[in-house]
Amino acid sequence: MIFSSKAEYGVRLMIELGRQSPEHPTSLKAIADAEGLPLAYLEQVVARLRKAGLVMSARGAHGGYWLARPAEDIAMHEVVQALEGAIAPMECFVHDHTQRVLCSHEPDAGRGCATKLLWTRVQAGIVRSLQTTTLAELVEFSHRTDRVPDTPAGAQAPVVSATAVGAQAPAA
Amino acid sequence: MIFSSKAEYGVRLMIELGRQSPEHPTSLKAIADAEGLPLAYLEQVVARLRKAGLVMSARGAHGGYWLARPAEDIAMHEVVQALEGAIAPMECFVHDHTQRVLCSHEPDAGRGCATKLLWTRVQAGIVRSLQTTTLAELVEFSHRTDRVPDTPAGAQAPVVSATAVGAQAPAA
DNA sequence: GGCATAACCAACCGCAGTGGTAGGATATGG
DNA sequence: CCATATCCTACCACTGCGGTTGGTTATGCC
Repeated sequence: MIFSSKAEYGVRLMIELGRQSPEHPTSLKAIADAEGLPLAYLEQVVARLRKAGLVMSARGAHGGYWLARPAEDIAMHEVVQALEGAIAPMECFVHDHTQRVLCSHEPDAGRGCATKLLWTRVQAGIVRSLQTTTLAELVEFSHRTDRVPDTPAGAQAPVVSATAVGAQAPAA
Repeated sequence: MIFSSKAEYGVRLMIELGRQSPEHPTSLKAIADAEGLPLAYLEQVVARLRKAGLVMSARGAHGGYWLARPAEDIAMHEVVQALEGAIAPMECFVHDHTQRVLCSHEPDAGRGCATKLLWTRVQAGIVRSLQTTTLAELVEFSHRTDRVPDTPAGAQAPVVSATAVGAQAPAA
């Protein structure tokens, strides 16, 4: 598995916050009940999102969390990176401060390892897919799926499903 | 980290086999010495490649391993899948026999989880990058890097590096 | 003020997988 | 017969993951 459940829970949490209006904060307990997730564990997850500046919080009674920015301006790359750390396909991939991706073994500049070429392509594929998906898309998708329980299979999901789910599941 | 060292070692092993002519088999010990990897662990790695039909073997003295097919016909997706198992971004992704990708939780067909949309895109990005890279490309890349130790930085790596390394490191 | 609510924080813990080792059995060429 | 080398099974230390426990602090409401 590529991502841990921290990413799964955190993304669901962000979607849940995106479904709420940012006027009144949403408590973690409400999200935990809605998604069936352990509250104490969600605290650790949301702490990462808060430290990354993706959500804001208010303490005390009627406190809770809300999105720091509109969902349209949040790329899922930021969310996943906050939850999982740097997206690196392999141990030897380290990021320096210039955002370049290096390979730590074979420190001599002569013979660079050829695997780097492969892992770099994989990483680029992941990052591209995460950067071109916004939180707003997922929120809209969740609205659509819980609004239409029976699937007309033709009139529904015109843009999102055609480029995403359809790419992997040709005949759903 | 997305892939374990099994993938790293296995890919290096495949590249090493691609550099040799398939006439005489290459022993694991020679590969272990060339790459600085533990021999006993390489045995477990190569066993997966053999069971996947990617390499063939001969026992006894002067035995060893060679590619079952020319490197041009081996997509890295097969190699990585043999080494790491099914490429799934998240625990809940299970493949049935029709190659479709499903989500195991929320078994009621009504409210499908919106995270599925994201993970499906990520998986598609990974699979695409792995399927469009052949072993022959990596072998050629390794030939180029150990032949040209000093990098002219402009005349070199015209096609491969432009689409792969250049996508992640804009100003290398 | 007091109490319920709810964010925040820091340990702790069982479990599974990773990375590797140990020791052998089997096959083959010289 | 022996060196080489594949093949196979079991074992093991360590790490990270998923989750729990038990608090402390801050805030709204009666």
